[in-house]
Amino acid sequence: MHDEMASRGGTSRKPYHHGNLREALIDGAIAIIAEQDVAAVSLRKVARQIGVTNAAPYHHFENKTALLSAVAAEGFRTLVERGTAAIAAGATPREQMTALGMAYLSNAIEHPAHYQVMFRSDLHQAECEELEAVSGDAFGLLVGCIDRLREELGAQGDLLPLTLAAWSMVHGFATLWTQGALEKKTGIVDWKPMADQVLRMLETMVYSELEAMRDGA
Amino acid sequence: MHDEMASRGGTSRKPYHHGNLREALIDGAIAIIAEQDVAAVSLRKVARQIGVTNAAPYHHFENKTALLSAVAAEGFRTLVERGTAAIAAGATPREQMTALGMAYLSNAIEHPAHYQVMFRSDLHQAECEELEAVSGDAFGLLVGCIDRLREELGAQGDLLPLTLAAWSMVHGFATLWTQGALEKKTGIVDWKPMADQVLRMLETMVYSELEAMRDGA
DNA sequence: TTGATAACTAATCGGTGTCAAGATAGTGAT
DNA sequence: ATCACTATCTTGACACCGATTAGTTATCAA
Repeated sequence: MHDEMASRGGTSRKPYHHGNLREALIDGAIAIIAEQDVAAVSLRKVARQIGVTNAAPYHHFENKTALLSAVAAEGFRTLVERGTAAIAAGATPREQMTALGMAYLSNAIEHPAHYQVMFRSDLHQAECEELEAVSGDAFGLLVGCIDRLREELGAQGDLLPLTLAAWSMVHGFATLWTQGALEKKTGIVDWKPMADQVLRMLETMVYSELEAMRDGA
Repeated sequence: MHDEMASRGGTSRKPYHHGNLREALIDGAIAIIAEQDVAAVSLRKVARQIGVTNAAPYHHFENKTALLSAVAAEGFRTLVERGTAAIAAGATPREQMTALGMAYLSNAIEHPAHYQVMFRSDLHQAECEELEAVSGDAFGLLVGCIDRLREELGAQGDLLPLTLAAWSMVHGFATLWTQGALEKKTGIVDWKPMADQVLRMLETMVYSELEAMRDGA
């Protein structure tokens, strides 16, 4: 972009312009979220760590919710990446759906605080187009999976209720786990075996529902 | 407890002691949550509305998370009430489970902000026994429902994965809806028909899983 | 070189959670 | 009835936060 050591020849001084503050703010916020919590994120703290003053972030984000919306969007972007890769690696529609579910759960549970930012709408800016677009892409992955299954089974009808049921199940498991509710209630420390079971039940649910949509009304 | 107009004979003056500040704080917080949001709750505001000063709440709650834990516990208490009533009204184990699910969703969607407080562990005090007890009671309702179904079908084995899958599905739907994600993604404004469909699929999932636990493996 | 504009600083406002020290009211023993 | 004791509430403060305003500095285009 531009030479960061342009001013005050010779010795290295902080340049007046950061050069890439917007992305630095997003990365800084993500770092704090990963190490601590969303609650630990303040615009002042992020700015301080980067080395700019309180008001600097406001030249790149309208307010705190705008920054967190960008953080959430970034989370959805990696979710879409991982989900797309998982689907690409699956041979059959069935394998693809289960792989997508596992990618969803892995992503959520490996980055629990970031995952919460993605779904805490009170942290988001109203009508953030970037966020809506990329979260829509993520939803599209699931819609695609279920539609391929429908095609495979020759079913027809409205897939929306089934899609929402599937999303609810996976999202609910991720939410309960990242909040510590499941661990506290069951004493289980390893989420993966339980997730395998849940995804297996999801499979049977989707199949029996689609089969019912093939045969009768 | 004691006469609230004891001091300064005749005209009504504010008594130095509130008399029931603890419950007033909880009610005040719940009121703000119902009308606005958890984010709108501050100890100072609640105290102000009641007519006491900033520091007064600290004689009844260790900190803000302690107050919100009490609010969350109150939410679980009414959930247990409604859930118990729903189960009592159901004739068969099947009806009971669906009624419990609908009670869960109704309670969540009618009081979305309060519902979030119940499950936002970052708002809770660590190791709040009251909260853990009453949320455990709520979980017990679901465990009981599924165990009655197991008995009806003569199945045997570990019910935990199935229980978690059921909870995940209902909780996920409630979470997605109260965050506005479903409404935004689908354009649906009335949650009830969709909830009926989801609960119907939950039924079939639970039944097919329990039947598998009766026959083989 | 010169504006114009984007990026940043300095200073400030109202609000928050939390704490320490002091004032007041109720309670129980004598 | 008096006295000490304790729970309750107030006053005043600290550090932090989101956000705004006005001013400063760098960059870039003409």
